[in-house]
Amino acid sequence: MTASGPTILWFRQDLRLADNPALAAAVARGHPVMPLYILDDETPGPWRPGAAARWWLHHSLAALAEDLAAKGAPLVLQRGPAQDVLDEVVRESGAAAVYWNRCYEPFAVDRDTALQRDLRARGLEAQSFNAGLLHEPGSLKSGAGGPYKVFTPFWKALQAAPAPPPPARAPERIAAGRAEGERLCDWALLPGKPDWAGGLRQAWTPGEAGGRARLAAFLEHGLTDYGEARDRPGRPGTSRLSPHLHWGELGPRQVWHAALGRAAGRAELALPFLRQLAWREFSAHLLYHWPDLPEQPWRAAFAAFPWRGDDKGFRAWCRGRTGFPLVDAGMRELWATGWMHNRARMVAASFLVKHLLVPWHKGEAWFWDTLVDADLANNAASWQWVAGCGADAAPYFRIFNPARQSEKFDPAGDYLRRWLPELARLPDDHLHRPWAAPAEVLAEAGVELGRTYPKPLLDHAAARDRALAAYQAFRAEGT
DNA sequence: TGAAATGTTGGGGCG
DNA sequence: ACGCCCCAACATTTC
Repeated sequence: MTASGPTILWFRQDLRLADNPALAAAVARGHPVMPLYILDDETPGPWRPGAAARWWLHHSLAALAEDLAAKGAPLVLQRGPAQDVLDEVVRESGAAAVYWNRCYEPFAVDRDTALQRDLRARGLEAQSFNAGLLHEPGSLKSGAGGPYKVFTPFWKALQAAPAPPPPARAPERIAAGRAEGERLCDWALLPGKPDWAGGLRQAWTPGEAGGRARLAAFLEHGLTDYGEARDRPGRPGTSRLSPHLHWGELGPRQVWHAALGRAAGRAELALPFLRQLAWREFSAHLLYHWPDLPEQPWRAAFAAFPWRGDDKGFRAWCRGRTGFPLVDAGMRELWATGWMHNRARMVAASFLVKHLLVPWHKGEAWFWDTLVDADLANNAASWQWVAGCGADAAPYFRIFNPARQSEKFDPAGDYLRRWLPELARLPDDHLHRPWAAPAEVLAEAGVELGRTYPKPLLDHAAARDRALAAYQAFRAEGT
Protein backbone atom coordinates (compact mmCIF):
# COMPACT_ATOMS: atom_id res chain seq x y z
CA MET A 1 0.00 0.00 0.00
CA THR A 2 1.41 3.31 -1.04
CA ALA A 3 1.87 5.78 1.77
CA SER A 4 2.03 8.59 -0.75
CA GLY A 5 -1.57 8.40 -1.94
CA PRO A 6 -4.07 11.20 -1.35
CA THR A 7 -5.89 11.86 1.91
CA ILE A 8 -9.64 11.53 2.07
CA LEU A 9 -11.13 14.12 4.41
CA TRP A 10 -14.51 12.74 5.33
CA PHE A 11 -16.89 15.54 6.38
CA ARG A 12 -19.84 14.61 8.61
CA GLN A 13 -21.08 17.03 11.27
CA ASP A 14 -18.10 19.34 11.00
CA LEU A 15 -19.05 21.37 7.95
CA ARG A 16 -16.41 24.06 8.38
CA LEU A 17 -12.84 24.85 7.42
CA ALA A 18 -11.72 26.72 10.55
CA ASP A 19 -11.14 24.85 13.80
CA ASN A 20 -11.26 21.59 11.91
CA PRO A 21 -8.53 19.31 13.27
CA ALA A 22 -9.04 16.53 10.73
CA LEU A 23 -8.77 18.98 7.85
CA ALA A 24 -5.70 20.61 9.35
CA ALA A 25 -4.06 17.20 9.78
CA ALA A 26 -4.98 16.19 6.24
CA VAL A 27 -3.39 19.34 4.84
CA ALA A 28 -0.34 18.85 7.06
CA ARG A 29 0.09 15.30 5.78
CA GLY A 30 1.32 16.88 2.60
CA HIS A 31 -0.52 14.93 -0.10
CA PRO A 32 -3.51 15.86 -2.21
CA VAL A 33 -6.71 16.07 -0.19
CA MET A 34 -10.10 14.83 -1.31
CA PRO A 35 -12.90 16.39 0.72
CA LEU A 36 -15.82 13.96 0.77
CA TYR A 37 -19.37 14.08 2.07
CA ILE A 38 -21.48 10.93 2.14
CA LEU A 39 -25.26 11.07 2.37
CA ASP A 40 -25.89 7.90 4.35
CA ASP A 41 -29.58 7.42 5.01
CA GLU A 42 -29.25 3.76 5.96
CA THR A 43 -26.81 3.58 8.85
CA PRO A 44 -28.70 6.00 11.15
CA GLY A 45 -31.93 4.04 10.78
CA PRO A 46 -34.87 6.11 12.01
CA TRP A 47 -32.50 8.92 12.95
CA ARG A 48 -31.54 9.93 9.42
CA PRO A 49 -31.91 13.71 9.14
CA GLY A 50 -35.53 14.87 9.07
CA ALA A 51 -37.12 17.17 6.54
CA ALA A 52 -36.08 20.48 8.09
CA ALA A 53 -32.57 19.20 8.78
CA ARG A 54 -32.24 18.12 5.14
CA TRP A 55 -33.11 21.62 4.02
CA TRP A 56 -30.32 22.90 6.24
CA LEU A 57 -27.90 20.22 5.09
CA HIS A 58 -28.44 21.14 1.45
CA HIS A 59 -27.52 24.76 2.00
CA SER A 60 -24.69 23.96 4.36
CA LEU A 61 -23.13 21.60 1.83
CA ALA A 62 -23.54 24.19 -0.90
CA ALA A 63 -21.73 26.71 1.26
CA LEU A 64 -19.01 24.23 2.19
CA ALA A 65 -18.48 23.27 -1.45
CA GLU A 66 -18.05 26.90 -2.37
CA ASP A 67 -15.60 27.55 0.47
CA LEU A 68 -13.60 24.44 -0.44
CA ALA A 69 -13.52 25.33 -4.11
CA ALA A 70 -12.10 28.72 -3.20
CA LYS A 71 -9.27 26.92 -1.36
CA GLY A 72 -8.61 24.74 -4.39
CA ALA A 73 -10.26 21.48 -3.33
CA PRO A 74 -13.75 20.70 -4.68
CA LEU A 75 -16.11 18.79 -2.39
CA VAL A 76 -16.96 15.29 -3.58
CA LEU A 77 -20.51 14.12 -2.92
CA GLN A 78 -21.49 10.45 -2.73
CA ARG A 79 -24.58 8.65 -1.52
CA GLY A 80 -25.03 5.26 0.13
CA PRO A 81 -23.97 3.30 3.20
CA ALA A 82 -20.81 5.03 4.35
CA GLN A 83 -18.76 1.86 4.57
CA ASP A 84 -19.50 0.85 0.97
CA VAL A 85 -19.01 4.34 -0.39
CA LEU A 86 -15.68 4.76 1.36
CA ASP A 87 -14.43 1.42 0.05
CA GLU A 88 -15.29 2.52 -3.45
CA VAL A 89 -13.76 5.97 -3.13
CA VAL A 90 -10.57 4.57 -1.59
CA ARG A 91 -10.20 2.09 -4.43
CA GLU A 92 -10.81 4.63 -7.18
CA SER A 93 -8.63 7.36 -5.72
CA GLY A 94 -5.77 5.21 -4.46
CA ALA A 95 -6.05 7.05 -1.15
CA ALA A 96 -3.54 6.17 1.54
CA ALA A 97 -5.27 7.87 4.42
CA VAL A 98 -8.76 8.69 5.64
CA TYR A 99 -9.24 11.42 8.26
CA TRP A 100 -12.42 12.51 9.98
CA ASN A 101 -13.76 14.25 13.06
CA ARG A 102 -15.59 12.01 15.48
CA CYS A 103 -19.37 11.75 15.86
CA TYR A 104 -20.85 10.41 19.09
CA GLU A 105 -24.20 8.97 18.07
CA PRO A 106 -24.28 5.25 18.85
CA PHE A 107 -24.68 4.19 15.22
CA ALA A 108 -21.82 6.50 14.23
CA VAL A 109 -19.52 5.17 16.93
CA ASP A 110 -20.19 1.57 15.86
CA ARG A 111 -19.75 2.35 12.18
CA ASP A 112 -16.58 4.41 12.63
CA THR A 113 -14.95 1.87 14.93
CA ALA A 114 -15.49 -0.87 12.37
CA LEU A 115 -14.34 1.38 9.54
CA GLN A 116 -11.15 2.36 11.25
CA ARG A 117 -10.32 -1.26 11.94
CA ASP A 118 -10.99 -2.29 8.33
CA LEU A 119 -9.03 0.56 6.82
CA ARG A 120 -6.03 -0.11 9.03
CA ALA A 121 -6.21 -3.81 8.29
CA ARG A 122 -5.77 -2.90 4.63
CA GLY A 123 -2.71 -0.79 5.37
CA LEU A 124 -4.37 2.61 5.20
CA GLU A 125 -3.93 5.33 7.72
CA ALA A 126 -7.25 6.02 9.46
CA GLN A 127 -7.33 8.80 11.99
CA SER A 128 -10.11 10.57 13.82
CA PHE A 129 -10.16 13.83 15.77
CA ASN A 130 -12.34 15.84 18.12
CA ALA A 131 -14.05 18.82 16.57
CA GLY A 132 -17.51 18.51 18.05
CA LEU A 133 -17.19 18.74 21.82
CA LEU A 134 -15.34 20.79 24.40
CA HIS A 135 -14.47 17.61 26.23
CA GLU A 136 -15.10 14.14 24.90
CA PRO A 137 -17.01 11.50 26.85
CA GLY A 138 -14.65 9.75 29.19
CA SER A 139 -12.50 12.81 29.76
CA LEU A 140 -14.91 14.11 32.42
CA LYS A 141 -15.51 11.54 35.15
CA SER A 142 -17.41 11.88 38.38
CA GLY A 143 -15.82 11.24 41.75
CA ALA A 144 -17.03 7.66 41.55
CA GLY A 145 -15.17 7.26 38.25
CA GLY A 146 -18.24 6.99 36.05
CA PRO A 147 -20.08 9.43 33.80
CA TYR A 148 -21.96 12.31 35.40
CA LYS A 149 -25.68 11.78 35.89
CA VAL A 150 -26.47 15.21 37.31
CA PHE A 151 -25.88 18.44 35.44
CA THR A 152 -24.58 20.75 38.18
CA PRO A 153 -21.54 18.68 39.16
CA PHE A 154 -20.91 18.08 35.46
CA TRP A 155 -20.93 21.83 34.87
CA LYS A 156 -18.55 22.38 37.77
CA ALA A 157 -16.20 19.73 36.45
CA LEU A 158 -16.33 21.26 33.01
CA GLN A 159 -15.39 24.67 34.37
CA ALA A 160 -12.56 23.19 36.41
CA ALA A 161 -11.19 21.14 33.52
CA PRO A 162 -8.24 22.44 31.49
CA ALA A 163 -9.49 24.92 28.89
CA PRO A 164 -10.08 23.29 25.52
CA PRO A 165 -7.35 24.12 23.02
CA PRO A 166 -7.91 27.37 21.11
CA PRO A 167 -9.33 26.93 17.61
CA ALA A 168 -7.07 26.93 14.57
CA ARG A 169 -7.67 29.04 11.47
CA ALA A 170 -8.82 27.60 8.18
CA PRO A 171 -5.99 26.38 5.93
CA GLU A 172 -4.82 28.92 3.37
CA ARG A 173 -4.90 26.48 0.51
CA ILE A 174 -5.81 22.84 0.06
CA ALA A 175 -4.03 20.81 -2.60
CA ALA A 176 -6.60 18.65 -4.35
CA GLY A 177 -6.54 15.42 -6.27
CA ARG A 178 -8.98 14.38 -8.94
CA ALA A 179 -12.57 14.71 -7.88
CA GLU A 180 -15.87 13.69 -9.34
CA GLY A 181 -19.06 12.99 -7.54
CA GLU A 182 -22.80 13.42 -7.53
CA ARG A 183 -24.64 16.69 -7.83
CA LEU A 184 -26.19 18.19 -4.72
CA CYS A 185 -29.40 19.07 -6.54
CA ASP A 186 -29.92 15.38 -7.37
CA TRP A 187 -30.15 14.51 -3.69
CA ALA A 188 -33.57 16.17 -3.35
CA LEU A 189 -32.83 17.47 0.13
CA LEU A 190 -35.00 20.52 -0.49
CA PRO A 191 -38.80 20.39 -0.35
CA GLY A 192 -40.57 20.05 -3.68
CA LYS A 193 -44.24 20.95 -3.81
CA PRO A 194 -45.38 22.50 -1.66
CA ASP A 195 -42.30 24.52 -0.87
CA TRP A 196 -42.64 24.95 2.89
CA ALA A 197 -39.16 26.36 3.37
CA GLY A 198 -39.95 30.06 2.93
CA GLY A 199 -39.87 30.73 6.66
CA LEU A 200 -36.61 28.83 7.00
CA ARG A 201 -34.93 30.85 4.27
CA GLN A 202 -36.01 34.02 6.01
CA ALA A 203 -34.80 32.94 9.43
CA TRP A 204 -31.45 31.34 8.67
CA THR A 205 -28.20 31.50 6.76
CA PRO A 206 -26.77 27.97 6.85
CA GLY A 207 -23.05 27.57 6.37
CA GLU A 208 -19.83 28.49 8.13
CA ALA A 209 -20.01 32.19 7.20
CA GLY A 210 -23.61 32.39 8.39
CA GLY A 211 -22.70 30.73 11.66
CA ARG A 212 -19.79 33.02 12.21
CA ALA A 213 -21.92 36.07 11.53
CA ARG A 214 -24.55 34.84 13.96
CA LEU A 215 -21.93 34.27 16.63
CA ALA A 216 -20.43 37.71 16.13
CA ALA A 217 -23.83 39.41 16.31
CA PHE A 218 -24.74 37.51 19.45
CA LEU A 219 -21.48 38.30 21.20
CA GLU A 220 -21.77 41.93 20.22
CA HIS A 221 -25.34 42.48 21.39
CA GLY A 222 -26.55 39.53 23.40
CA LEU A 223 -23.89 37.94 25.58
CA THR A 224 -24.02 40.12 28.66
CA ASP A 225 -27.84 40.21 28.84
CA TYR A 226 -28.17 36.55 28.05
CA GLY A 227 -29.03 35.36 31.55
CA GLU A 228 -32.15 37.52 31.65
CA ALA A 229 -33.04 37.86 27.99
CA ARG A 230 -32.80 34.21 27.03
CA ASP A 231 -36.03 33.39 28.82
CA ARG A 232 -38.15 35.90 26.93
CA PRO A 233 -39.45 34.34 23.73
CA GLY A 234 -40.66 37.65 22.33
CA ARG A 235 -37.18 39.14 22.31
CA PRO A 236 -34.04 38.22 20.38
CA GLY A 237 -32.17 37.22 23.54
CA THR A 238 -30.99 33.73 22.59
CA SER A 239 -27.93 32.94 20.52
CA ARG A 240 -29.69 30.86 17.84
CA LEU A 241 -26.45 28.98 17.34
CA SER A 242 -27.94 25.51 17.80
CA PRO A 243 -28.25 24.52 14.12
CA HIS A 244 -24.80 25.87 13.34
CA LEU A 245 -23.40 23.85 16.22
CA HIS A 246 -25.30 20.73 15.24
CA TRP A 247 -23.87 20.72 11.73
CA GLY A 248 -20.47 21.79 12.93
CA GLU A 249 -20.44 25.05 10.98
CA LEU A 250 -19.21 26.35 14.30
CA GLY A 251 -17.31 24.29 16.83
CA PRO A 252 -18.04 24.53 20.54
CA ARG A 253 -14.41 25.41 21.15
CA GLN A 254 -14.67 28.41 18.87
CA VAL A 255 -17.81 29.49 20.68
CA TRP A 256 -16.28 28.92 24.10
CA HIS A 257 -13.15 30.95 23.41
CA ALA A 258 -15.01 33.69 21.55
CA ALA A 259 -17.45 34.15 24.44
CA LEU A 260 -14.68 34.33 27.03
CA GLY A 261 -12.73 36.69 24.79
CA ARG A 262 -15.74 38.96 24.49
CA ALA A 263 -16.17 38.90 28.28
CA ALA A 264 -12.62 40.30 28.42
CA GLY A 265 -11.48 38.91 31.75
CA ARG A 266 -14.91 39.11 33.36
CA ALA A 267 -15.74 35.47 32.78
CA GLU A 268 -18.86 35.71 34.93
CA LEU A 269 -20.49 37.69 32.10
CA ALA A 270 -20.14 34.70 29.79
CA LEU A 271 -21.12 31.99 32.25
CA PRO A 272 -24.90 31.94 31.77
CA PHE A 273 -24.35 31.39 28.06
CA LEU A 274 -21.53 28.87 28.48
CA ARG A 275 -23.73 26.97 30.89
CA GLN A 276 -26.16 26.34 28.03
CA LEU A 277 -23.28 25.15 25.89
CA ALA A 278 -22.52 22.78 28.76
CA TRP A 279 -26.04 21.31 28.51
CA ARG A 280 -25.18 20.38 24.95
CA GLU A 281 -22.06 18.63 26.20
CA PHE A 282 -23.95 16.92 29.01
CA SER A 283 -26.49 15.53 26.54
CA ALA A 284 -23.76 14.28 24.22
CA HIS A 285 -22.05 12.50 27.10
CA LEU A 286 -25.32 10.96 28.24
CA LEU A 287 -26.05 9.60 24.77
CA TYR A 288 -22.54 8.23 24.46
CA HIS A 289 -22.77 6.36 27.75
CA TRP A 290 -26.44 5.35 27.36
CA PRO A 291 -26.79 4.60 23.66
CA ASP A 292 -30.48 3.69 23.87
CA LEU A 293 -31.36 7.13 25.24
CA PRO A 294 -33.42 8.05 22.11
CA GLU A 295 -35.60 4.95 22.46
CA GLN A 296 -35.69 3.90 26.11
CA PRO A 297 -36.45 5.85 29.28
CA TRP A 298 -33.20 6.49 31.12
CA ARG A 299 -35.03 5.57 34.33
CA ALA A 300 -36.06 2.09 33.33
CA ALA A 301 -39.10 2.08 35.62
CA PHE A 302 -40.77 4.58 33.30
CA ALA A 303 -41.28 1.82 30.75
CA ALA A 304 -44.43 1.03 32.77
CA PHE A 305 -45.82 4.57 32.66
CA PRO A 306 -49.51 4.66 31.64
CA TRP A 307 -49.29 6.92 28.58
CA ARG A 308 -52.41 7.57 26.58
CA GLY A 309 -52.63 7.30 22.81
CA ASP A 310 -54.33 10.64 22.19
CA ASP A 311 -54.06 10.97 18.39
CA LYS A 312 -56.45 13.87 18.16
CA GLY A 313 -54.58 15.77 20.84
CA PHE A 314 -51.24 14.92 19.28
CA ARG A 315 -52.30 16.24 15.87
CA ALA A 316 -53.64 19.44 17.39
CA TRP A 317 -50.37 19.87 19.25
CA CYS A 318 -48.28 19.34 16.11
CA ARG A 319 -50.11 22.05 14.21
CA GLY A 320 -50.35 24.55 17.04
CA ARG A 321 -54.08 24.18 17.60
CA THR A 322 -54.36 23.23 21.28
CA GLY A 323 -56.12 26.43 22.31
CA PHE A 324 -53.29 27.32 24.72
CA PRO A 325 -51.57 30.37 23.21
CA LEU A 326 -47.99 29.77 24.32
CA VAL A 327 -48.06 26.13 23.23
CA ASP A 328 -49.58 27.04 19.88
CA ALA A 329 -47.24 29.97 19.29
CA GLY A 330 -44.24 27.72 19.92
CA MET A 331 -45.47 24.94 17.67
CA ARG A 332 -46.21 27.40 14.88
CA GLU A 333 -42.82 29.01 15.22
CA LEU A 334 -41.33 25.54 14.86
CA TRP A 335 -43.40 24.76 11.77
CA ALA A 336 -42.58 28.09 10.16
CA THR A 337 -38.89 28.47 10.98
CA GLY A 338 -37.58 25.04 11.98
CA TRP A 339 -36.70 26.36 15.41
CA MET A 340 -38.47 27.15 18.67
CA HIS A 341 -37.49 29.35 21.56
CA ASN A 342 -36.28 27.29 24.52
CA ARG A 343 -38.92 28.57 26.92
CA ALA A 344 -41.62 27.59 24.43
CA ARG A 345 -39.97 24.21 23.87
CA MET A 346 -40.18 23.37 27.55
CA VAL A 347 -43.79 24.45 27.85
CA ALA A 348 -44.93 22.81 24.61
CA ALA A 349 -43.13 19.57 25.44
CA SER A 350 -44.50 19.54 28.96
CA PHE A 351 -48.00 20.07 27.57
CA LEU A 352 -47.74 17.06 25.27
CA VAL A 353 -46.31 14.77 27.90
CA LYS A 354 -48.20 15.92 30.98
CA HIS A 355 -51.45 17.54 29.88
CA LEU A 356 -52.07 15.12 27.00
CA LEU A 357 -50.12 12.18 28.48
CA VAL A 358 -48.81 11.37 25.01
CA PRO A 359 -45.58 9.30 25.08
CA TRP A 360 -42.50 11.51 24.81
CA HIS A 361 -41.27 9.48 21.80
CA LYS A 362 -44.03 11.03 19.70
CA GLY A 363 -42.87 14.54 20.50
CA GLU A 364 -39.27 13.50 20.03
CA ALA A 365 -40.06 12.21 16.52
CA TRP A 366 -42.01 15.35 15.57
CA PHE A 367 -39.19 17.60 16.71
CA TRP A 368 -36.71 15.40 14.87
CA ASP A 369 -38.54 15.98 11.62
CA THR A 370 -39.25 19.70 12.03
CA LEU A 371 -36.21 21.18 13.79
CA VAL A 372 -33.29 22.51 11.78
CA ASP A 373 -31.17 21.97 14.91
CA ALA A 374 -32.41 18.39 15.44
CA ASP A 375 -29.61 16.71 17.35
CA LEU A 376 -29.95 13.15 18.57
CA ALA A 377 -28.39 13.75 21.97
CA ASN A 378 -30.05 17.09 22.73
CA ASN A 379 -33.44 15.95 21.49
CA ALA A 380 -33.49 12.66 23.38
CA ALA A 381 -32.04 14.06 26.59
CA SER A 382 -34.35 17.07 26.60
CA TRP A 383 -37.52 15.09 25.96
CA GLN A 384 -36.61 12.71 28.74
CA TRP A 385 -35.83 15.65 30.97
CA VAL A 386 -39.30 17.08 30.41
CA ALA A 387 -41.01 13.71 30.79
CA GLY A 388 -39.30 13.15 34.12
CA CYS A 389 -37.59 9.92 33.07
CA GLY A 390 -34.23 11.39 32.09
CA ALA A 391 -30.98 12.11 33.88
CA ASP A 392 -31.30 15.01 36.32
CA ALA A 393 -34.85 15.32 35.04
CA ALA A 394 -37.53 17.76 36.05
CA PRO A 395 -39.48 16.19 38.90
CA TYR A 396 -42.71 14.62 37.74
CA PHE A 397 -44.85 17.11 39.63
CA ARG A 398 -43.41 20.08 37.79
CA ILE A 399 -46.21 20.89 35.40
CA PHE A 400 -46.08 24.11 33.46
CA ASN A 401 -49.20 26.23 33.28
CA PRO A 402 -48.96 27.62 29.72
CA ALA A 403 -50.97 30.74 30.55
CA ARG A 404 -48.88 31.60 33.58
CA GLN A 405 -45.67 30.97 31.66
CA SER A 406 -46.54 33.45 28.93
CA GLU A 407 -47.83 35.96 31.48
CA LYS A 408 -44.47 35.71 33.17
CA PHE A 409 -42.11 35.56 30.20
CA ASP A 410 -44.08 37.30 27.45
CA PRO A 411 -46.15 39.81 29.44
CA ALA A 412 -46.60 42.24 26.56
CA GLY A 413 -47.61 39.38 24.27
CA ASP A 414 -45.01 40.06 21.58
CA TYR A 415 -44.36 36.37 21.00
CA LEU A 416 -48.01 35.33 21.14
CA ARG A 417 -49.12 38.03 18.70
CA ARG A 418 -46.31 37.28 16.27
CA TRP A 419 -47.29 33.64 15.89
CA LEU A 420 -51.02 33.87 16.57
CA PRO A 421 -52.17 36.79 14.44
CA GLU A 422 -55.80 35.76 14.96
CA LEU A 423 -55.41 36.74 18.63
CA ALA A 424 -53.36 39.86 18.04
CA ARG A 425 -56.16 42.31 18.83
CA LEU A 426 -56.91 40.82 22.23
CA PRO A 427 -55.76 43.12 25.05
CA ASP A 428 -52.77 41.96 27.11
CA ASP A 429 -54.87 40.92 30.08
CA HIS A 430 -56.90 38.41 28.04
CA LEU A 431 -54.35 37.33 25.45
CA HIS A 432 -52.89 34.59 27.62
CA ARG A 433 -56.27 32.93 28.39
CA PRO A 434 -58.71 33.64 25.59
CA TRP A 435 -61.12 30.99 26.94
CA ALA A 436 -61.68 33.15 30.01
CA ALA A 437 -62.22 36.43 28.14
CA PRO A 438 -65.69 38.02 28.26
CA ALA A 439 -67.73 37.61 25.09
CA GLU A 440 -67.63 41.29 24.25
CA VAL A 441 -63.83 41.42 24.55
CA LEU A 442 -63.54 38.48 22.16
CA ALA A 443 -66.02 40.03 19.75
CA GLU A 444 -64.23 43.37 19.86
CA ALA A 445 -60.97 41.61 18.97
CA GLY A 446 -62.55 39.60 16.20
CA VAL A 447 -61.98 36.30 17.97
CA GLU A 448 -64.52 33.51 17.78
CA LEU A 449 -63.40 30.56 19.87
CA GLY A 450 -63.81 27.29 18.04
CA ARG A 451 -63.70 29.08 14.70
CA THR A 452 -60.91 31.67 14.39
CA TYR A 453 -58.93 30.11 17.25
CA PRO A 454 -59.47 26.72 18.90
CA LYS A 455 -61.20 26.22 22.18
CA PRO A 456 -58.76 24.72 24.67
CA LEU A 457 -58.34 20.96 24.20
CA LEU A 458 -58.80 20.45 27.91
CA ASP A 459 -59.10 22.20 31.24
CA HIS A 460 -55.71 23.00 32.69
CA ALA A 461 -56.53 22.26 36.32
CA ALA A 462 -58.22 18.95 35.46
CA ALA A 463 -55.34 17.91 33.21
CA ARG A 464 -52.87 18.80 35.92
CA ASP A 465 -54.72 16.64 38.43
CA ARG A 466 -54.90 13.80 35.92
CA ALA A 467 -51.15 13.96 35.27
CA LEU A 468 -50.36 14.03 38.98
CA ALA A 469 -52.68 11.07 39.54
CA ALA A 470 -51.09 9.10 36.69
CA TYR A 471 -47.59 9.70 38.01
CA GLN A 472 -48.66 8.86 41.56
CA ALA A 473 -50.31 5.60 40.54
CA PHE A 474 -47.32 4.63 38.42
CA ARG A 475 -44.94 5.44 41.23
CA ALA A 476 -46.91 3.44 43.76
CA GLU A 477 -46.94 0.51 41.35
CA GLY A 478 -43.18 0.67 40.87
CA THR A 479 -42.33 0.53 44.55
C1' DT B 1 -35.35 25.59 33.90
C1' DG B 2 -43.21 25.25 38.53
C1' DA B 3 -47.82 25.84 40.28
C1' DA B 4 -51.03 26.05 43.68
C1' DA B 5 -52.27 25.84 48.37
C1' DT B 6 -51.26 27.32 52.73
C1' DG B 7 -48.91 30.09 56.17
C1' DT B 8 -46.82 34.51 57.82
C1' DT B 9 -46.07 39.29 58.09
C1' DG B 10 -46.88 44.04 58.10
C1' DG B 11 -49.08 48.32 56.57
C1' DG B 12 -53.28 50.87 56.48
C1' DG B 13 -58.23 51.82 57.22
C1' DC B 14 -61.48 52.08 60.60
C1' DG B 15 -64.31 52.10 64.75
C1' DA C 1 -53.83 54.56 71.40
C1' DC C 2 -55.60 50.23 70.43
C1' DG C 3 -57.65 46.12 68.45
C1' DC C 4 -59.53 44.32 64.53
C1' DC C 5 -59.90 43.25 59.80
C1' DC C 6 -58.38 43.18 55.10
C1' DC C 7 -55.17 42.07 51.89
C1' DA C 8 -51.00 42.32 49.33
C1' DA C 9 -46.47 40.58 49.48
C1' DC C 10 -43.56 37.07 50.68
C1' DA C 11 -42.29 32.53 52.41
C1' DT C 12 -43.13 27.65 52.96
C1' DT C 13 -45.06 23.41 51.82
C1' DT C 14 -47.12 20.08 48.91
C1' DC C 15 -48.11 18.05 44.65
